[in-house]
Amino acid sequence: MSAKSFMELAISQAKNNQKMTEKQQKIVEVAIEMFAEKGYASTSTSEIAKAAGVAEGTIFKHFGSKEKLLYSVILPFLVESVPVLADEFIQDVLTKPYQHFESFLTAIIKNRLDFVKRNKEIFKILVVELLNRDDLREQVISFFQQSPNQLINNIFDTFKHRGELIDLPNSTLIRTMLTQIFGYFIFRFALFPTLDWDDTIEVEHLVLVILRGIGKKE
Amino acid sequence: MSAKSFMELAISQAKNNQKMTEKQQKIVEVAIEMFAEKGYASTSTSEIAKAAGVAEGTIFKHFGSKEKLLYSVILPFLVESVPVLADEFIQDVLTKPYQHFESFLTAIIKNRLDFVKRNKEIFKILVVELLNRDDLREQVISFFQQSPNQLINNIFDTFKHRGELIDLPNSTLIRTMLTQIFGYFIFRFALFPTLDWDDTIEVEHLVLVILRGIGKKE
Amino acid sequence: MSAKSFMELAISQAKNNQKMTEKQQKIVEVAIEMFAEKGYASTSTSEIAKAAGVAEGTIFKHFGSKEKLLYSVILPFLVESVPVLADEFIQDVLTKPYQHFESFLTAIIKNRLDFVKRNKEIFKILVVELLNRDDLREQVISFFQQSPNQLINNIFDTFKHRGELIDLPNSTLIRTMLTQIFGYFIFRFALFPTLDWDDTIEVEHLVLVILRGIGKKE
Amino acid sequence: MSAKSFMELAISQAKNNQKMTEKQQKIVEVAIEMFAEKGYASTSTSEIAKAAGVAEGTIFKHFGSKEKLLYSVILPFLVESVPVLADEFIQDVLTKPYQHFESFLTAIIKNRLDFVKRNKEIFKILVVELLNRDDLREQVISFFQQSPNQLINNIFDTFKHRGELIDLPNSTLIRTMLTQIFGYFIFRFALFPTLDWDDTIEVEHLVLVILRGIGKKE
DNA sequence: AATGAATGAGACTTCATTCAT
DNA sequence: CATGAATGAAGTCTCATTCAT
Repeated sequence: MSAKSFMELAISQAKNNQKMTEKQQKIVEVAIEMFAEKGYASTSTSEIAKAAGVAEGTIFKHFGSKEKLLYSVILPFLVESVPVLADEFIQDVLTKPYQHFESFLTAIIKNRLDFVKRNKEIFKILVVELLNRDDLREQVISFFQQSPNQLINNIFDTFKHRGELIDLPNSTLIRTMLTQIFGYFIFRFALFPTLDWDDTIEVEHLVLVILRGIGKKE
Repeated sequence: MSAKSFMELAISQAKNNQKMTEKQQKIVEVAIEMFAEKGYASTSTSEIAKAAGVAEGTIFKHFGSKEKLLYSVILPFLVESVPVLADEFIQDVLTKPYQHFESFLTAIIKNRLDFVKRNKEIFKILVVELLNRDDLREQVISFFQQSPNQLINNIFDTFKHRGELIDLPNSTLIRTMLTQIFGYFIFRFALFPTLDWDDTIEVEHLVLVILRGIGKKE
Repeated sequence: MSAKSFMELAISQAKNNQKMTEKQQKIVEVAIEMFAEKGYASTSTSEIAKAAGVAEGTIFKHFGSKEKLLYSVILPFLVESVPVLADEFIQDVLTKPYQHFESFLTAIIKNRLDFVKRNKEIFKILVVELLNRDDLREQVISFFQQSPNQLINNIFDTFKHRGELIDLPNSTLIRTMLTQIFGYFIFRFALFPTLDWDDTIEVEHLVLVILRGIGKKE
Repeated sequence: MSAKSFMELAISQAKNNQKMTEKQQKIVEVAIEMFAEKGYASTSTSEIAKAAGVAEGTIFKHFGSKEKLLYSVILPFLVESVPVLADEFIQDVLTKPYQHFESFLTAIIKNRLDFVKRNKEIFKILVVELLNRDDLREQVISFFQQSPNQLINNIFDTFKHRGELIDLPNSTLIRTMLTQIFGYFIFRFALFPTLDWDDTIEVEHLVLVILRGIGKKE
């Protein structure tokens, strides 16, 4: 498992995705719920089977192993967590000169906040597994470092030219941004999902904080 | 386990702490290492026994159960993670009028950064267990909300009087602070401990970010 | 299964034999290969299905059960392993007085060597199953003791009359012969098929050895 | 398993052998019985546990895996099946000029016949596993080719010098001998152990047969 | 205090087989 | 004729825990 790259797995998953039986979908659904609640390691396949109303063998017929079931849950989320950057909106930013970095940042954060909010459980599962699996962690790091390179670099270069970002390597800028955003997400969605949070305020905070960190005062 | 409050457990642990034999200490040491690396649920007591060079039974003689061993690891960390607020330094802040909130914040962050740095592994274990155990999460929340109430409230009130903090309930202020700090710690120490981080810069960033969020512009 | 006699099964198999579709033949082919390589018990029907390029259900549609598939492999071999004695050649021996037992023996051994050589895999499967299945073993014993009785008895009586065989019960003579021949076959084909063997020499040896054992010095 | 050489495994087994609990011995005992009766692959560890009167876990505590239990059964047999050649008897043959190859052969065959007779079950298990496991087969071949080289070569050279053996490479002579002996053993002990066999006659036959094959007529 | 043999529940997984399509 | 989703019993193995020594 650890040897294969993400995308290979994600692609082979994708193929199955289309053919997913009703039962298969139910299994994934239940797995997400239970993995999120008690953790992958503490959830047994027999529990999942029971809760999904299928025979235990069915899980293995379709997913091969418990671990592959985990990846069937995690990978689509991971893949979907990035490509959105290719959105029309982002293309806008690059072409319309009056768009400020702040708007861009706000949009990104709102968008990703919404995404994670809709996938709270998987996000939590991912965080725990990132903590426990060296190989997954490394693959995710290199995945995020490589995949959107071209596009993201363009965007950051653009804003640097416009004098809205301080002059540090893009990689540094990005890491600072991600630290803030994901640190916040983890705290909010994974650790303390039951506390009340006011999205408007939270987004505003995050934006300010990041702007202050890597933005240039005009 | 979930029924007992933290402090009861912590106290009963403390008693044992003093009597810890060499083997006991080795067990705790090894447990920290392995829990941090693969997670509590995926670490077996037999592995721990082997790595610690003791018989399987020895672990249970001393700690009673695997779960109690976990708490023997977590609780001292949790307890130690707060009381430092009673430091002489903090007393200083309250009495010396020229101390700014910024210095206070910087000091706190440096101090806690140092503490977590020295206890990376336990911190990681705690985070995972917080994610997986509802009861632990709730107890920690109420533990942090109650325990230092008196002292912390005084501090925040003081700075509010001095006009350095915006006029929001202390609980809100504290949560904003903690979100930033812990979100950052988790990202840095638990998720991506192998990346390079520059402490001076990071602390500065954190301070700015928080000041901007809850500080008052003079 | 164990209750039915060989011949009943063999006959019912024979019927199917003629109707065998392409897929059925592929299944049998693959089954022979895999049973021979890893043993019947360690080969799963799903492996066979995959290797044969058919659906799992197809195997059961045609053969009913895994065990019946095994017998579909073994029985034709067993049946074919004897009747050859009804050959024209053997008829010759009985009628032509100048034929010596040595020629007869050489012919038989060459013939069976050739047969087993062409069916190495099935022979190996049969040996293993004889080792593991009491009922099969007993049925084979009685099958070989009964089936060609008439014919074989005639042959041995003939050679006894000609003074070429020592005066022991036919059953003893036959067993001595079979022990040598099959003992050799098992060693050569089942156990160490990768070693090099020189057929001419090996046959000569076997003949000498058996002649010495049950032949009469003129 | 397949990577490690025999002797390494045999030695590590030997260590355990000395410390064998009563329960461990019972497990091995029962395993031999059941493996011999139904085959390794068709015997479940739960059956063994039940028949041995132990918990299933106990088997794995002591033997690690079902396969290692198999090797705990097979290896001592394999090792013991050779070294006997270092016997006083054999030393005798080499030093006493009046000892004929025939006596030597008779002694060897009697000795090994006795050995296999006393270990019928394990012999049968070994034969089946040799048939099903490529790696075991290869290791056994090289084990028998290497281990007693020195001694055996001396013996055969001695008899060649005395003019009692035909002038072929020792390896050829040995293989011819082994084929006869083991071919016979397999037929007798593994395949048809219920038939009646007269040891005196059988040994005599085997000796004659082999003498005829590789002995020199004076 | 420490051991390690023993346990049995339960984990993940495989298997032969069935059946609706 | 052929498929492949679904099954649930059974298989191997792991685990936390106990207890006699």
